Amino acid sequence: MATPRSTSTDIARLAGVSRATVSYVLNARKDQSISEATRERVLAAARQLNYVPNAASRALRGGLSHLVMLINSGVPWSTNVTEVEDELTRLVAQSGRSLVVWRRQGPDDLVSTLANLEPCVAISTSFIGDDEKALLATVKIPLVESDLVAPGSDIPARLQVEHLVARGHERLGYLTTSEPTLQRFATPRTEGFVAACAEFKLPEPRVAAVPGGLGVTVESVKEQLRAWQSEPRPVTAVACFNDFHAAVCLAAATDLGWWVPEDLAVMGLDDDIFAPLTRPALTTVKLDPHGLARHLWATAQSRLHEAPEPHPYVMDARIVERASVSETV
Amino acid sequence: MATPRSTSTDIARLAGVSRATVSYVLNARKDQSISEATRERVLAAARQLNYVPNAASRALRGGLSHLVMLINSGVPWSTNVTEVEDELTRLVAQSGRSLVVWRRQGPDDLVSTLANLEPCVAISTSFIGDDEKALLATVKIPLVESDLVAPGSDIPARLQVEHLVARGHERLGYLTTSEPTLQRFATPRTEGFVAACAEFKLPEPRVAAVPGGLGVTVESVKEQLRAWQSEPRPVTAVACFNDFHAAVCLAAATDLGWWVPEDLAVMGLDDDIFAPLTRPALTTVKLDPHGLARHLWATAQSRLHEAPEPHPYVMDARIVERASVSETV
DNA sequence: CGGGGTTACTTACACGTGAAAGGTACGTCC
DNA sequence: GGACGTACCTTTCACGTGTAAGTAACCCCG
Repeated sequence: MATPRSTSTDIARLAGVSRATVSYVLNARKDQSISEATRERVLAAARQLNYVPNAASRALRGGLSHLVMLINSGVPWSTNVTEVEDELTRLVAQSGRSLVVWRRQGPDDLVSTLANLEPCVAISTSFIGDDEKALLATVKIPLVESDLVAPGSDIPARLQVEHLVARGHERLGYLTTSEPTLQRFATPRTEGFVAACAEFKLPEPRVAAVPGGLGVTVESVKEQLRAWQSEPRPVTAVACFNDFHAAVCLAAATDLGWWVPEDLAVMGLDDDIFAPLTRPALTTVKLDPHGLARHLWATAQSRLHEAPEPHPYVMDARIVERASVSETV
Repeated sequence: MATPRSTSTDIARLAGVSRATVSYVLNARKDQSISEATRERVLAAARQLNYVPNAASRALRGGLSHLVMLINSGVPWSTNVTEVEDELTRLVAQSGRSLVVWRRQGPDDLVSTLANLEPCVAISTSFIGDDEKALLATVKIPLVESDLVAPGSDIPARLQVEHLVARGHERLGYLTTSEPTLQRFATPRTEGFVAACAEFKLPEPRVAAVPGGLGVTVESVKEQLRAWQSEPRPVTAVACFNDFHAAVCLAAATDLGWWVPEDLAVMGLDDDIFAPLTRPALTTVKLDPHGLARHLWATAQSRLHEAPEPHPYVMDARIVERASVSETV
């Protein structure tokens, strides 16, 4: 505990060479010629001393840290988010860097975190305010924003329509969130849903936004379902912003004494961890978090001038059929 | 983009003072006397240049970074984990440091991540191998391990027994996981469950371990339930390692055509996000992630010699009654 | 008037690393 | 035999910060 970490100076002393030689050996520089004998001696000394280079001085010297920051606010309950994190962690590690994820609490924390962390690039899958973007710009840290908002982010919602139409539904409801930080994902999905309905020549769908992420209550959704039911031509299927909303919807329908999918079909989005466990099991849309992660990292690398800018991300999505939408109406 | 970050030298030049003066002003050192006029000038210059101190050089100079690393492997689906993360993020931020969470993939990645990150302390809520502990020791980074394994980690399981007994159940089943990395939590809970049954003079409970985290299948649990049912004196209530297992159990019972809680009571643990949404809604045990986070941070601070070692953590847990266990049998 | 203390700074060094520039011994070529 | 290249290593600097030590001006008091 009292003895400090060993440094390259210690290695140099032990191997009987200069510190520069140590640096050349450990970084395997091929424009420097080092005799095999000293190379071995240096490596042996490094092993013996359990040498791990000091990150701070390396970052100071090189101008850039080897850290990639993933900004992740809210949405603690989606499997997709952790899958993106895991895949990104793997990809970033391959470049010798490390991915760390930071769970943002307030907007103020970002300043001090950036000062403490000093990542070479920041990636965000969630909402980032303009002032925060400005902050990142002043400290010269490139920001990669999730392209979920790009062309293609309406695809999952369109798939929901497509599937419900194929199952014979015409009168559709769409249950989304009014949470401000989720509008980035919610808005294009809602628009895609409405547009797809129009393209299929369906009557205009009913759209309802219930308050935020975890704040959705079964009661409020029950009320909404009842309202839709009491219309002259009631909706026969409800598609949801995500699986959590769908689970609430399922619970609400059950509490109303309706049978799913007979009285009402329910469709989710995300193929979250609990989707196969609801009864009836949730028919949903699976996205491709790994593909997204790859695209985010490719974009980040292009910002680091290590790679060309990748093609725009095209969302990959597919239906996962379970039991909450019947085979045919 | 081309212009580099502004440094304290820039501020010194702009304010017409030496760099040392800048440092004294910005760090508000009270053992140095600085005239109000220059103080203002320096602060104005810093503001004007959007100065943010360089983390690398600060860490290099001070010997310690301002980063706290939370090692988080597996268990992507528990709300408790993210709640611990969020509370820790808040607490750590109050000390001027930043918490970053690292999702460990393989055991090898730890070396390079430590080299890149160089946290002043590491906190782990999950399983850490001995070799990894050794590694942390060689780089002199203190490790704080979650005390869930300490006295008190059997409490949630004992609470499950207590509650089921109060509801008139005698013949109990316990459904746990065989996932190796979760045994740290699983073993004390199972032992607590069995011990509590003995203390209540119940017949010895049936214990089954199904394969790990997300690998639990409804089929395997169905089989287990059927086996328990076919015994001469079938179990009337099943307590589970966590809410996910409980959700699987609920689905299995439903698929078998049994009514919950009439035919079989099911009890979870964690009060996870989907617990209120299952039908019947899940009766479960809520832990205290915020309390755990506070304890972890207090321990970490004591390792940083800023605070005395806290008292051992006593798990806080309470029953959350919903509908998967009936009022009385 | 001069010694001692205070105020308000500046100069100089250290942290650990990467790497350019410099140096030395040895062989080679004309 | 001296110019030149090459293999191998060392000396030296720079990165941006915190801070101990030094300094110059000023004031107070006997």
